[in-house]
Amino acid sequence: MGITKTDLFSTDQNELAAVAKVFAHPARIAIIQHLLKANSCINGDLVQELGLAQATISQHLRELKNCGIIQGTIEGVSVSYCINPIRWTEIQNLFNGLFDQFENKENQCC
Amino acid sequence: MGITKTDLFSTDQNELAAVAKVFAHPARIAIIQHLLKANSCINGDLVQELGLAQATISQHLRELKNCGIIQGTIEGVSVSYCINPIRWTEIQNLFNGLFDQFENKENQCC
DNA sequence: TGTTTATATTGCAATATTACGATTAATGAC
DNA sequence: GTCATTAATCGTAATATTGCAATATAAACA
Repeated sequence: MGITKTDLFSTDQNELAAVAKVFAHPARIAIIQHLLKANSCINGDLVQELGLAQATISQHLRELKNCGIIQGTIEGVSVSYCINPIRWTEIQNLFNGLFDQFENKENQCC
Repeated sequence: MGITKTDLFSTDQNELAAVAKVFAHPARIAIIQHLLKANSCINGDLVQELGLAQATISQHLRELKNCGIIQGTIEGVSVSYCINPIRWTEIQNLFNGLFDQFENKENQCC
């Protein structure tokens, strides 16, 4: 079908999956990594850097923005994007909340 | 097009994106969380627990297994799945490697 | 051997994602 | 005002994902 049965799952499960989906494309990882290095950048920088079309970069930026990972401010004729620190920490905690649930209970399973 | 231009990106970027994709579905999050609680389970347990068809659960389990997050051992007529501790830590480090790159350089951007 | 039980695989329909050309909108320079 | 620059949006084609019924496979046991 191609449609996810979100109603079967908890809000937390859907939220974590939605955030993971944003990370689930190398272009978006590359954009994030570029922002981590450069602090901020504009669409045109990323077109140069990644080698994807302007429309495609714009689309990826929108998804990152929708999720709240990045924010953009209009600066003259261009838009300056950067990482949203509050949301970044929030997402980090979301993943760590999952990762930390695992304790190595040796040989309890396969 | 629907096809990701993986050749434009580094191995690390593609690897992280691929792992994130596995987390990018609530059913797979739910399976992981169930395994964190129960230590191990079989396909049939998850069909009961999640309310998805057996074939669908099997498909999600395969993706989790392909990524290495879980492993399955044949136990009589059924297959017992559990989390792969080594891969788990590896993936945790993969994400933390990204998250830790961010330091709050206040007011340097938007 | 045949039957039961549990899971994997196949095939398919519905929907989502990715990518980009073309167009639109909005700002700054003149 | 016009023109250039930058980014967002629209439309569309190609591919991927999700979900399940049907079928295949494989182990345990009578």
